[in-house]
Amino acid sequence: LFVLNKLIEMYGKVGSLHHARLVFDCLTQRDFYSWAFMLSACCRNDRLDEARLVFDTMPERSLQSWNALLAAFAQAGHLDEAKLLFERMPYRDMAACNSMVTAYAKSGHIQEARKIFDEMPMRNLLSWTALLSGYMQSGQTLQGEVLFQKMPVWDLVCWTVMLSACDGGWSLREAKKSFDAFPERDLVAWTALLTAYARNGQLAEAKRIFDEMPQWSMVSSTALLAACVQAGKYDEAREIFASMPHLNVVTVTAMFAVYGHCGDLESLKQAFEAMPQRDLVSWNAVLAAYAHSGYLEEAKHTFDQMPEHNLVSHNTLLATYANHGHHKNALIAFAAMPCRDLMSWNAMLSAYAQSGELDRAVNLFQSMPQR
RNA sequence: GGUAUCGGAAGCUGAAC
Repeated sequence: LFVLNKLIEMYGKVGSLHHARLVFDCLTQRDFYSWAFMLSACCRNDRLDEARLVFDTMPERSLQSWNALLAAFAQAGHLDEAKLLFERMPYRDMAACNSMVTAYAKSGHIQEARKIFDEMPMRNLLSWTALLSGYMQSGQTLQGEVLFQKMPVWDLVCWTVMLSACDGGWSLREAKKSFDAFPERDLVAWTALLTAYARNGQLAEAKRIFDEMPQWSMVSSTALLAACVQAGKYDEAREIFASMPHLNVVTVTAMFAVYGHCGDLESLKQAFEAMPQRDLVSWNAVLAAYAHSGYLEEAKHTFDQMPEHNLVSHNTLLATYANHGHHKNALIAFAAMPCRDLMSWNAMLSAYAQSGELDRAVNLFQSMPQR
């Protein structure tokens, strides 16, 4: 049983949940560790529904079982479920609180995250970093900076958090210096540095970082590809794409922008059809690709085909009509939105402006919640 | 049963004026 449990653990760790499940189902007897490793396997592979099922079926649960499920909810941004679980926990240790900080931070509820953080009896570096990440990712970089200064110690991870949110505030030169000062630098940090240069318009530097990295992964290659895309080097992007041995959703999605900008509808369609899995971001990217190449009907068709929409989907469609001066369609899209941000309002304004409907533009402007 | 549980990296919308 010990060996079989280890097998479940191993399969879970390498990402073949299916095999873990197979072994688990074959067991005639299961002990605490069989269940624990199975739960962990589901959590690691983002199978939350399955994890929940395992958790509910387990004959006994330790604090770590609670924490594992809680962490999975937190990382996926399922705030409500995380909250519920947290409240029902028999004990809450530091790891549980850290996960809760993450859960709030990931869903943009920084105040709540801060509250948990402040009320913790003890904190470790992970608590600080979780909150820091919340500030930085939600764009409250000043607050983040303050927190960063207050931290008792810094490590590579919190440095990466700062770097990946920096757009100019943190000087890249300084960042690189401290990067070089770290004795051990992992792939995550290398990739973050690459992306930071790319965001800053320094493609050459980004490439140099890529060459300097001790090893590559699909993520780092995709980061390089994205760097080329954002610099408008579409041919180079194609080359990198062609040379990649394996692809995933993110990589293919990054290429949609290339096809869109080149007006290469054939490749776009083909790549999209061939995708084994699609998520909301990839749907949005196709939509945007059609929009950029001026295929309004295709864009609308894509929008209607999508299994779900978010703010980005709506904004993309709206901007498509706006940029082509179709203020009537734009208004329909605008009215259909469940929620709007500043970008949506601006797009609608520009739709009116482009079609010379100044009265309507002024009216709209005056009804804006915030200008 | 000695890392079973907590923090960080890649892809989608505001082109230019």
